[in-house]
Amino acid sequence: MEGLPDEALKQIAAYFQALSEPTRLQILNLLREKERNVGELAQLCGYTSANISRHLTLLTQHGLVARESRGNSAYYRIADASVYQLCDLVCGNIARQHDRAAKGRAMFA
Amino acid sequence: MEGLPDEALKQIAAYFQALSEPTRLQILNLLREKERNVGELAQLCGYTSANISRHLTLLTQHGLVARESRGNSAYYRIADASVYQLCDLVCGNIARQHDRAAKGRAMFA
DNA sequence: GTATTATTTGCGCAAGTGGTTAAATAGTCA
DNA sequence: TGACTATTTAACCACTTGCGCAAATAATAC
Repeated sequence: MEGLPDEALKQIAAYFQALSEPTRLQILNLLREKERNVGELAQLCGYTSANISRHLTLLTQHGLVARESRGNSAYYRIADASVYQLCDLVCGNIARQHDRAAKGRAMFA
Repeated sequence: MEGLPDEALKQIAAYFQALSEPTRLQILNLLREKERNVGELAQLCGYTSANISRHLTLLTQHGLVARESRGNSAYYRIADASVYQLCDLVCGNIARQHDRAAKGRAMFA
């Protein structure tokens, strides 16, 4: 990530943005178990199919999930499992920050 | 990242959102080399100090950079070097996707 | 004290985002 | 063919976001 041109930064930012939405993370989380169609995901997330469909096309554009049409349903599955690695890293960072915050509060207890 | 509650997903999303902006990535990239104050960063990024200052407070809130006041300047440095690890992972994913896209185009050449 | 410089904050604006409903599209079945 | 179901797309709305300008705040120097 050293001397990256502007265009590269934009692409990286766009990738992170795809992951910066709780609903999309929930979708990825649900797809961890197995592939699912739009209706299932919509019901599990508690949103309309239209909304979930749009999230899915965005995730597809970034290569995070893959679409397969079967019957008159569209099944989506994880296309890039390294997403979970990313999330694990972030979880670790957040946990460390919580620890620091807890230590800070402890000084006044 | 398995059975994460909604609140956790929100926090992870917020963390990704902090990284989902080209200017903020550029700031992190510039801080890789050495700590810098707001004015320097503003000049290097080509934005106003006000704008950069706001980006920096956001990055600070997420524990990505740390602030130190010296003289009448505010110096910022990287607080969590694992950001670069995250970016490297993402770069890899984007590169793979470009490869796939290139392979796809090659089929029609 | 005043003057100067650096940073932060308040405000407004243009653009983007996530959500809905309704219409358009695609596939299955009789 | 037509009826039915699933998915995608269009149109719209409320809300957020990134930016600049200007005012407020903080620290230094005179």
